[in-house]
Amino acid sequence: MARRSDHSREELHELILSATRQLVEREGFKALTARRVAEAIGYSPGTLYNLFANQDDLVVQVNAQTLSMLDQALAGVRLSGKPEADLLAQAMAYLAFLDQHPRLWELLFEYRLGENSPLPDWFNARIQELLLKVEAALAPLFKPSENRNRAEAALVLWASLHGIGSLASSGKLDIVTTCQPDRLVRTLIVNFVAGLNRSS
Amino acid sequence: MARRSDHSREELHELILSATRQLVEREGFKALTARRVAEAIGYSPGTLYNLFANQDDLVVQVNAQTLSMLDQALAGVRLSGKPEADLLAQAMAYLAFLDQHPRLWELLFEYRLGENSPLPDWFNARIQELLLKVEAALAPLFKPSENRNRAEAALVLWASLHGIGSLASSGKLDIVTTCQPDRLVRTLIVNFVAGLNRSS
DNA sequence: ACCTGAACACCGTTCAAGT
DNA sequence: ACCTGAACACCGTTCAAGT
Repeated sequence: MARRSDHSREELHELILSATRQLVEREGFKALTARRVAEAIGYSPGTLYNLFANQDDLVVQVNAQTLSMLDQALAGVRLSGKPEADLLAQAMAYLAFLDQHPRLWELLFEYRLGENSPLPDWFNARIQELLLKVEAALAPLFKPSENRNRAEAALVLWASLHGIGSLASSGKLDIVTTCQPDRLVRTLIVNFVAGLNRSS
Repeated sequence: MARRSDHSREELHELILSATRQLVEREGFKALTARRVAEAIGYSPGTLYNLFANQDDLVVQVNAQTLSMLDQALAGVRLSGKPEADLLAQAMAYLAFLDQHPRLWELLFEYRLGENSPLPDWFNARIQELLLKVEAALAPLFKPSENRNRAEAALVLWASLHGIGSLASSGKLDIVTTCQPDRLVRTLIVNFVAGLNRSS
């Protein structure tokens, strides 16, 4: 009916993103709905489609912000040069983030995009940046010529950490209530690093 | 309108389960819909609700069958008593299963049940059975008194394997196309087992 | 007793029509 | 130019009414 222009295009963009983030943080991504986001900001559902291609696009853009938050959490870990200690510190920062923002973590890693919404390239690039931080912690264990192996080790740790987080957050690991994720992560890192040490 | 009784209650139950499985295997769980399952078997949507509490219940029962298939795949691995070789064989069986039934694996581990559909106890018990197989392969590395540590190590491996599978299947690991899941799993197991060896 | 199919309360997304 | 809101084509789930 109207041009309201209560907000500039940029303001509206940010308004939608933050309403989406709040909705997900409060109720999980199953409650995420274009209509509910529109209601939260006082616009009609159609308005979202002026600024975002579709719901997947909206999710990806929220996830980009979450990725930045996770990156900052890891950037807060100062490396000592002792791989085991540094990797443990990074892993604990990761788990702390998961604990503080479980719903955003789920939106980032468990929300399935549709077939027609492949992850944009910059998204993979951002994950690569995170992996570089893990590689930096691993560096003392590898000769410079072994950067291939170092990258592989970082990927293994990243994926394993992801698996522990994923099973814990989906409740599919509650069988063993005695095992805190922290303990599992410690067991993983201590033994994996020891294995790497042996071969060098 | 009618009692058709084209099928007994048991037949209908199985009919619905297998139609669901086929739909998921062909199109992934995003295409799973009560109406499409009903259409596939030639009944009305309401009929599903005579046999299943809701869609989550249907999914859980399909997942139970998938869990059995996965269990059989792992049961096919004969243990030699050499932990590294046995764990590698189990992991490869797991990855082969994932490769053969990627959509069923996703339904099992990535489909999110609603808040009101907690995993039934027997489901967790079934996962425990799978973990026991991993523990059996790990057994030579632990004293009998260390069964706690053995269980923890099995859980870590299980979760890590899950993480690699999860990132691979969601396309969030395609960054490193050169790294096959097999390679990552091998790196994980070789180093983790070496680490366990060192401490014993 | 069993199954239907219409109904209810929702979805994502589009787009002609308003200001 | 911008936003609306009705419309389209779907959902899961229920339940009175039929056979």
